[in-house]
Amino acid sequence: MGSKNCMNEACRKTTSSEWKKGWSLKSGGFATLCYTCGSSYENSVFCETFHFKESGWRECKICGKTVHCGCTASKYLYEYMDFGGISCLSCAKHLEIQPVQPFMQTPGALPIGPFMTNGVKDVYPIVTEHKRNDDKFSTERLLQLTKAVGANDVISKLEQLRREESMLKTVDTQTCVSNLRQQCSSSAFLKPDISRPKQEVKDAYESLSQQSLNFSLASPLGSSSSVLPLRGEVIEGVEQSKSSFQHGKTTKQALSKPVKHSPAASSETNKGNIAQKRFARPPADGRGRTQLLPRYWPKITDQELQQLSGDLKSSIVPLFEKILSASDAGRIGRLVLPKACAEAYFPPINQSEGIPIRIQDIKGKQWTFQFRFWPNNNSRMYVLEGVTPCIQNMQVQAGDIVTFSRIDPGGQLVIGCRKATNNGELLDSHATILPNGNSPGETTYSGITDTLLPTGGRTSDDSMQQSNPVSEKKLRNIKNKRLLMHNDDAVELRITWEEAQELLRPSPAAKPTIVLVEDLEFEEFDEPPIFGKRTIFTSRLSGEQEQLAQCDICSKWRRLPVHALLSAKWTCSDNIWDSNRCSCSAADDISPQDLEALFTSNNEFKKRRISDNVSKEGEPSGLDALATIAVLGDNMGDMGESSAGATTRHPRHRPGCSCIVCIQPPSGKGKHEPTCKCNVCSTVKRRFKTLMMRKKKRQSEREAELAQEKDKPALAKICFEKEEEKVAGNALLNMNHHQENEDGNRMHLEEAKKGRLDLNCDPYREEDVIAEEDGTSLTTLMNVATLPFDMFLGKPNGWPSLEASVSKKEDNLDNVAGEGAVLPGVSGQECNPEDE
DNA sequence: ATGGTGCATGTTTAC
DNA sequence: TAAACATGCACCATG
Repeated sequence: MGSKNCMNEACRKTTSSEWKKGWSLKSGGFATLCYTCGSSYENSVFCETFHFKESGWRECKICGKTVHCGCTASKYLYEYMDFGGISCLSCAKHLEIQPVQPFMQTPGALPIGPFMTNGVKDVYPIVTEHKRNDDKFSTERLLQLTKAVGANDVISKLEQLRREESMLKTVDTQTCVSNLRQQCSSSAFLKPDISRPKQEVKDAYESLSQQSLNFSLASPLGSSSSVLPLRGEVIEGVEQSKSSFQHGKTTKQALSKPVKHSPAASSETNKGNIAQKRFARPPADGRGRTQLLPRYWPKITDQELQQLSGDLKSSIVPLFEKILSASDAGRIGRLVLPKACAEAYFPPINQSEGIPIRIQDIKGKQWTFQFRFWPNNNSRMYVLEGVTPCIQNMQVQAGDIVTFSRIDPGGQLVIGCRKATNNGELLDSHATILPNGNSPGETTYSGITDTLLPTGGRTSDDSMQQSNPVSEKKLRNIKNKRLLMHNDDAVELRITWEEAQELLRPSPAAKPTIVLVEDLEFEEFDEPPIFGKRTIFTSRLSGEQEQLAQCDICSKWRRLPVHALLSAKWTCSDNIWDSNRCSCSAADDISPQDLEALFTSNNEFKKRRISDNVSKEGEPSGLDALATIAVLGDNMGDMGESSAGATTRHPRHRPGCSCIVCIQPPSGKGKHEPTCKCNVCSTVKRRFKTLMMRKKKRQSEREAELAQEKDKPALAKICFEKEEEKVAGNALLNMNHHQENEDGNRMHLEEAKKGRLDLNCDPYREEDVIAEEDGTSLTTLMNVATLPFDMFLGKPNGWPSLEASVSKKEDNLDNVAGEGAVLPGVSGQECNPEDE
């Protein structure tokens, strides 16, 4: 409507905030009230707009009639009854209000906006958009309005204006109106078209309504899909109207979001007007009904309403509806009621414990819930308790919609439901025709209807997977981050850092430094690694290790050597290891049966791991997961052995621990053979060799330096030794208070080299070292060698240069003989036995 | 250990 | 920015 002047000459207030659209009418329209002077502009059929006064008085703003219940209760103690009656909630006295003459315009009030009138007793289509949308009109919409009004002299001007404007560009209302008024007199614009009969005007609006819908369907960027209500009609697509106005605010916004239009309307269009439109109905009368947010307005179709009324053999008054949140539909059995709805349609309660309330479902079954509230920030939070059986009975879940209606007379509350769909109500721009001819989002009012989906089933999670911004936005309410993180399926999104280790690949831009260790070439990178393609490790019956990778183009699986490192984007053409399988046209390397078995095994493994983690109080599995994956890979050929993935990590170690113990493949069952060439083992071995090489190099350099120092004064030599001791001391401090001396560490390393230390031994604890005298471990060498790997584990962001890191740790390594040297701040926090 | 209850708190939305 | 809302969580009862 835009900011508008009050037609009262004595007022003429223009600030839109001074206007209140607070008087919702039974007919579905609203009366607008100027808060400054009190003038009302309404489209009421019956007079039922009452102005509250203190002390229980109500005053009809139209007829001026005042009523009083006889008590001195506050203004909030009234409840609207149907058709003009009110009852005092305090004394229950029922007062009848006689309606004034229908079609009687408020005395002294003038219509607002581009109305069409047909004399005093005619209809007044009013603009009911939300305040925030008031200040923008598109030229297109103004044109439609004008066409509906039949102001032909304005239409041509508007069309010209529209041509002049860029397509779909929106203009400020005042600018537009100003333009219009420059081109034609405002009196002409508002001039009643007496020549057109009322029915014709109504038809024009209905036609406009359809045109608007078609327009929005045809033009995804269309800015006009609003439908202005006729008096006595329900307001169609309030949200839609709202949305279109929001879109109309800026082109950018319109571009970024698909235009929202009624899904039912879409379905209707698609189905040739078979289905009813699903639109938001203004709330039924009740306390505070004018405060109900449109999202709670019932969106039942006339057809559904008829059917429901027929089934229940009663007159049904839709009250409100709500999209079930996760907690609403959860096992806790508490359904949070919108505050305004609870206060409008449920009995008033003064005590927090509330009252039992009987609600029947659409099949007539009676349910008893506890209607109560919790104090919340000086307010109330209303809940229905004990809804779980009912929710389950209706087979609804988070994302679905529960509806509340009322049977009149009697006031019996009725609970119903409507299923959310993949592409239904929440997915306006992708409305589909369902096999049963129902529109998406059928309300289960009849007790027999339900949403039929081509896939035969759906969950709200399915809805989540729709990449539709509208549905995503709506579903944000019910699927927030917390819920996602606890969703089993979403666990797949929670790629843990240890899983990520599988994916580490050298940066393509990074040039490795080739070093030779025992005649073997090793690559060292200055750049941090990148993530590569995820693969599955398995072994053939022959025992040969291999990995499976899926082509990003054809999705076929290819067998690759176990050492193959793939970039994140990998296709068959990158299969340099098999010339017969380097094309997408080549057949799958693995049969569907084998693949299924593989995935089954892999999923079971994941489930076990998740379960294992949960059972350990959410404890991340550390690199043992990586090792376990490798173990699993080893056993993939033998499904019966896949359970070897379970580890026996030392209980001392904390969640996230990446210490020398925790990162190891398990000892005992499932441990890797010395000849194992799996990813983990090969990486660990490589790292170890690199370290040993560097250590030897450093040692020889120092020996050389010492040799040079021989000839220097003894004092200098002492100073050097002192300095070296200091470095060693610092290194030990960095080992998280581990107090092993240098000799001890060296000894430990020697033991490790001999393969005599158990993985579950903390090399820094004397008792463990002693206890492990008899222990054997084939992977002790790996233990020693995992230092640089730890750097990645502990530093997911801003990884240090590996080269630099190795150098930085060099002194430490020298002093502690490379044992379990871990980054300060990583192991120190996560695995400090002394903290326990 | 498990589940229910009531409140607190973080997030979203309307104004 | 405040209200509304969704949900986490401490506390308690029960088995």
